[in-house]
Amino acid sequence: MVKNQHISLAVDIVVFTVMNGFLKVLLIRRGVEPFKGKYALPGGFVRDDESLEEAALRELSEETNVKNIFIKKLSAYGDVNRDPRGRIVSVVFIALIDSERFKLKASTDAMHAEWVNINAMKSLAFDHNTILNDSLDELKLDVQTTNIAAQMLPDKFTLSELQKLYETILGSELDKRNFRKRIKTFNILKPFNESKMEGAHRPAQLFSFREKKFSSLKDRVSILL
Amino acid sequence: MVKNQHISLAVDIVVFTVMNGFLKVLLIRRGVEPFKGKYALPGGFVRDDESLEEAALRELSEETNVKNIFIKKLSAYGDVNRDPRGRIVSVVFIALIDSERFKLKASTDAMHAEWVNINAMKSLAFDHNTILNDSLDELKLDVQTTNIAAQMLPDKFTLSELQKLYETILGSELDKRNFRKRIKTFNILKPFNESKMEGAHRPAQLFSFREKKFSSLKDRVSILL
DNA sequence: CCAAAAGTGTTAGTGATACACCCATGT
DNA sequence: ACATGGGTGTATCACTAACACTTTTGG
Repeated sequence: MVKNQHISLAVDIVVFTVMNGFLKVLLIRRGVEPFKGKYALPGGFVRDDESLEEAALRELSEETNVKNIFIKKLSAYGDVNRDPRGRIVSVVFIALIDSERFKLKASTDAMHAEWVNINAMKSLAFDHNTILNDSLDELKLDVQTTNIAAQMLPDKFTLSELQKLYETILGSELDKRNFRKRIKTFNILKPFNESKMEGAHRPAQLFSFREKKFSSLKDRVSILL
Repeated sequence: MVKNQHISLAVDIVVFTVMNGFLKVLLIRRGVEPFKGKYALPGGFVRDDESLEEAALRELSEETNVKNIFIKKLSAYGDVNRDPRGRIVSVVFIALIDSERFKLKASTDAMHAEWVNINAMKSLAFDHNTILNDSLDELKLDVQTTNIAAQMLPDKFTLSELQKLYETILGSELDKRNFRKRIKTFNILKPFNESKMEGAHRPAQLFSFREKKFSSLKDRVSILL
């Protein structure tokens, strides 16, 4: 079956989180050439006996000890010279995580995984800037058309926390009343009688997503028709 | 760079066209095992020195002699057992073509390329039913959010032809006056003074897309916000 | 009683939908 | 003159966008 092909297959994962009101991506600082010292997306080679999803989760776990998170396949990148070491085609996954749920161990591994602010993005190794830009577009689209935001929040959260998440990802401010109205019309949240008391102000009601599983908000996306 | 990997990389192409009011896909009838006799998407192995896009266009040209068409990368499919011959990961492209621009040579090649009606779809080889369904979803989304329809029409066309194309792809009827209004507001068409005379009725004005190049209709897709 | 975030409705404007008749041509 | 598809406008409805004050708590 191998037909004299000399192409290696890898996966790369773009892990997004929101921390302290900033959208961040998980990057690895490269310790070896090529691109030594530069930041790169976590990733690695796919094994013969694992699916692409399994490879993505395994690499993430190995390189950053981030586990059990939501991933979504994005696309494949295969320009001939995207990697100076040889012909490597990479399948890219987007991953989302609640930053509270997982704290990076400071410097457990030599890989130096770090959360990097999306607005302060440097030049990355390989074609990872392209991949990151594409992923960010996809994230912004998904957050508006699916319940993907559920993956970045704890089980229970307040409407203000949800709104803040949307604002951070989209990079724009939203009207509080209109936001709540629209969320209500989609009926994707389940209210609790509990409140979150925090700080010197009125406590906020807690909600959770009815479906934590990734799903579209509407059947029909209609811009033109 | 090869790290003992035994994964082969292929491309598959889902070519859509609209003929006689039906949405069709270009399929190959398999002449060899596995899945001998079944329909499959055109595709093949990527060469070491060509990009994924180049591989897709080359395979299409070799297997179906369809050339110079629009392709768009969709995703990658990599389940471990998707191909009984071994571990093969496939990058999938969607392609669109104006059926008038290209007539399949009846049986030039042994591959038997055929246009198959999307509504009469049989069970395909490999995981090609899954791929086809995903592609169809993507096509329906794209036709509503981008100018992708330009790829399936001749340079000049009438508004009725355009509307028919949308109706065929979306599988639903559209209101003539509302359709024209909306198309106008997007300002994506360039009118000509020429008319198309055909049949015993009033001639129709001809239009073309201002941008034939693939582009989004709106910056902001907002369903939720 | 002050500060701080939670919570809540109305109005105006814009875009979507529904709908029916006249026009230009070939036969 | 008739059959065929081309071309056009209006009224209603639904959704979006803009906007400000009261409530509940902790300090």
